[in-house]
Amino acid sequence: MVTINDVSRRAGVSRSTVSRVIADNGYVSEAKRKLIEAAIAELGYRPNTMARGLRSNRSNMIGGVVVDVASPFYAQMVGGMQKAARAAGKSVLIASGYADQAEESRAIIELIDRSCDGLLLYLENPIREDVADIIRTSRTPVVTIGGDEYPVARAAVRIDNFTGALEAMRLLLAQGHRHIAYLSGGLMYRDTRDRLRGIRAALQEKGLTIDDIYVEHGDFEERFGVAGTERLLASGFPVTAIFAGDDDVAAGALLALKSAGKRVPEDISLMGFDDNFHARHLTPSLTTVRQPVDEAGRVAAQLLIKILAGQVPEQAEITIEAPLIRRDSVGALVSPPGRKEFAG
Amino acid sequence: MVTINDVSRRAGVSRSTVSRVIADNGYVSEAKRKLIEAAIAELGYRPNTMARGLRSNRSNMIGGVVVDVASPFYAQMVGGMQKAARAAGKSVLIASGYADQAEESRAIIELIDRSCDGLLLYLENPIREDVADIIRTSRTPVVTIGGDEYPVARAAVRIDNFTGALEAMRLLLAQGHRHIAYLSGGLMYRDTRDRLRGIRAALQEKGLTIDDIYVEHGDFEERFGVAGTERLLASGFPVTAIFAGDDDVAAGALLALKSAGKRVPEDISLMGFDDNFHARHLTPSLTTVRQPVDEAGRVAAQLLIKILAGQVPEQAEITIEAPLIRRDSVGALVSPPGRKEFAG
DNA sequence: GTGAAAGCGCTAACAT
DNA sequence: ATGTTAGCGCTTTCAC
Repeated sequence: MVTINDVSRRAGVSRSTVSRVIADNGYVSEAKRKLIEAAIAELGYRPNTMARGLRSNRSNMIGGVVVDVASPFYAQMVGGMQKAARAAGKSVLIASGYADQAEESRAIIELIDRSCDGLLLYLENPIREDVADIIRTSRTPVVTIGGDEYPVARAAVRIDNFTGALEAMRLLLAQGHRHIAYLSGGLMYRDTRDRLRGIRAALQEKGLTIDDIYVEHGDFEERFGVAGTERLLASGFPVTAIFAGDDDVAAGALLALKSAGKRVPEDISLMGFDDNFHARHLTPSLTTVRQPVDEAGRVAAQLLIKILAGQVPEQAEITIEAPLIRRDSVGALVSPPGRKEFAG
Repeated sequence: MVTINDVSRRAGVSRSTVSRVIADNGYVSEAKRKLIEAAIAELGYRPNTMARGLRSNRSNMIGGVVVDVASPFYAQMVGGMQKAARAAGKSVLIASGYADQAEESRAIIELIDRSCDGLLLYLENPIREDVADIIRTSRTPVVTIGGDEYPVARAAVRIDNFTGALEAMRLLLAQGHRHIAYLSGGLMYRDTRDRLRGIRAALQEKGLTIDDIYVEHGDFEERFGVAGTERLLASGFPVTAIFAGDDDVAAGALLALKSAGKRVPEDISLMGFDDNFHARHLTPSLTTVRQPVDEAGRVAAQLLIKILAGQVPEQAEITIEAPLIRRDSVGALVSPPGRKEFAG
């Protein structure tokens, strides 16, 4: 292994000078710099990150916690983080928190112990107090994505779930739907609560309340879409539009609707959330709300990088729009002849 | 920051003894172990990974290179790696190679420089000779996934693209299709070449050759599926079945077929490859070949972990089956009355 | 502008 | 079974 000593000998200078050239700080004469750079190239020297990190207490590594890298949603987010990090010459170390507080705590501590310079956190649970202490003690800057106001965060990036759900619900209402079912995610998620606020706001504009629609809480899984829709159809509620918790749930709902012989959107309209890859490929293509997750990851990483560089971001809270994507699964309500529209 | 010195003082022993307890090697009396563990707990001591890594030249970190973490396909693979790594108390540092040799080289070098104990490589290009040298010099064990025989690899995991494509093609042929189009990936990919071999083998069983079918090479993108299918339909080739390079290409092909007014599978059958999430949700649901990528990632990581533990895996080459998943997009060829089946 | 010296926190020979 | 010792490769005062 070639070390800084080899380079300094080869170039006929001290290690300190070589170090200055590598870190590109401090004064070095042009002549010596050339000499050193030549020696580095000839020897193929690459600094030892461990030694460097031990001494300087910096790793050039950013830590990221997401729910699960294996899921397309978070994978995109990680992709955004990586892009921004790489542009700044940093790497991203990813740990999955699996929406479990103990796992999330473990993930955070692991990243700190690996000397990550800063943390990007997408959590599903509040930060445990002992973990918050570790973050504070290590003075690791944290940027949260989509999270509640963690006391430890220096900045936060959010996707505007409220407005996204508001617009989605407005569309359903504008299309004449009044018997709407919301197959919601769990209330423990901030996203769910934000979306419910948006739904309520849209309902209020029409003089309605949340009690005027059908709401069931489940998880963000396709099978909940199937089961929830089956229960909904069995309930007797004269549903004309289903708002699914996300596109996976919508895919499940669509499956259940088809096997029940319901046409979408002629009999029942369907709204998703996320705009996954498959949203465009469902038949009919899914009207949904796009969550620009990769952008969220990128913006969060950029914020963190700024903070790491000692700058104070002019905006510590950034909200990213979640635009409504109109496709074919939502249609206008047409009263079939003889049907009593507002009965039931 | 609490160091090993603090622990040793608190427990009234030397640093070495503390170190032995942490690493769980060497002899330590039960009494002192208890004392030391108590001190560790009281002080909340967590070893400094940098110092540890510098000294021991091990990081407990596995490096993984995939084409792009942001894509669902590789995200699943990374998920598999993480699962296996975590079970062994290791972390995974991921770098994307973007199917570009320079990027792949950069990724590998970065992971080595970050002192990864071993590497999991899914590459799209041969390893550059200078990079192979770096791998050898650093003596970093490498396990490849889906790769050509890299000279540096200690073990390799592959998905059986040959048999997968063979079975897929057999199905199309068994259903009576003879005018088949293959919207292939590029020949620079090993996967593509393996699949073509499978296709040839299936054709040969029927006394046919690759020249009897329509082949176009493109990339694994939806838009290639659209454009390739449009060209195919315009070509006058009396196609009855399309075998798409992967499910994304199939999704594009389906779009193009629908806008051309073709019914699937009544007019034209469609076969995919990968079994992405959306394969089930296309209409009709896509008959395809499943690539168990998460399993590939997991198995590769397990192999590497074994090698890192000094064991020699009984099998240095593991092939994972790629089973045919029969759904609704492939149907039997029915000669329309008066149609000359084998003309054209 | 450059070099000498000290030491980051830990492990692993070696000695006892 | 435990302690002593000597660094791992690098950065960073501090002199000059």
